[in-house]
Amino acid sequence: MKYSQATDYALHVMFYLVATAPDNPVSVQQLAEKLGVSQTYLSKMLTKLVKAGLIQSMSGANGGYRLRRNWEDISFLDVIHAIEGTASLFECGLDHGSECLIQQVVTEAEHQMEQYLKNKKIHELAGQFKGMD
Amino acid sequence: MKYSQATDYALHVMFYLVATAPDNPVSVQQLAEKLGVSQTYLSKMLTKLVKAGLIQSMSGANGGYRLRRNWEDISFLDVIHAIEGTASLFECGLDHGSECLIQQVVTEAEHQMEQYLKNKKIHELAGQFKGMD
DNA sequence: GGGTTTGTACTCGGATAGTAGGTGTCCGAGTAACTTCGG
DNA sequence: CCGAAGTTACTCGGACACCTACTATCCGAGTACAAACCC
Repeated sequence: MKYSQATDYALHVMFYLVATAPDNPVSVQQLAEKLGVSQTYLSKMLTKLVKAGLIQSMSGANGGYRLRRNWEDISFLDVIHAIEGTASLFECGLDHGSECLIQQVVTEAEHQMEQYLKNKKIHELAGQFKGMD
Repeated sequence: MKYSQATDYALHVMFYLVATAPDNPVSVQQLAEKLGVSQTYLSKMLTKLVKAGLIQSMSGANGGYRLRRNWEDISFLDVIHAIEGTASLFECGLDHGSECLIQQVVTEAEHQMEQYLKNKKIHELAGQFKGMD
């Protein structure tokens, strides 16, 4: 059980955008260069972030990706959900008639973690992130 | 990101042992039948639980798996760690010189969840679990 | 009847295989800004 | 000088390949207990 590397990339991209360029669009090429990742793969995640409404894309020359208006509210959980999906991380596959107690406990534990990630806004920590290297 | 099905099985096995047979060894065959899972696959997880010190195996005739002495202290986290391993669920793969803030936040969130799972003992909930069907 | 052999019911561990999902690449299509060129 | 056509620099999305981990099965080996057997 591990968060995918894609989530790692996505979080760093969001940090970078918030810290250095909240208004200007940045091309995939620049982002990939900063992170040391391939452009083509990174673009997959950016597409997911767009679909989740966290950033917006500007196509054409001088285009790229830019934060949306409400970027100051974006939390860690938002980014993680955008990449990993919102499915519960545990689902009881056995068919004992009643509701599964185990399911309930693990789901509640997951909720604890999500609550923490929901309260951590990218904006709050991005200040210490300038430069990124 | 999801807990493996193996964790699901392992938790149910532990519940079953605690609820119905804290002292007597139970064979893989019986456990697999109760859960509706194949014996051979289930035995893999039982091996992990043994190595983690949660249960013990009694080989030979009338053998099987049995809880260890301190079974009343076993928590959800113990079982999950036995199956999934204890590795952190997030590791920053990028080499920006300084310590990764993102890493710290996600690790702390994970810690929140683990704390919850650590405080939930199998023993406490197993009473409501008799029958299991 | 006591000790040895055989049989049985288990666990243990390695080898193997199918499948799903994460990772990564390639390429064609679409779009917006900029440049060029004809009138 | 102005507008239309072409060029450039981007994003977008699908198709594809690779690799790892999870899921699952099979089988031979080892082990403890019980029954049978031999002297």
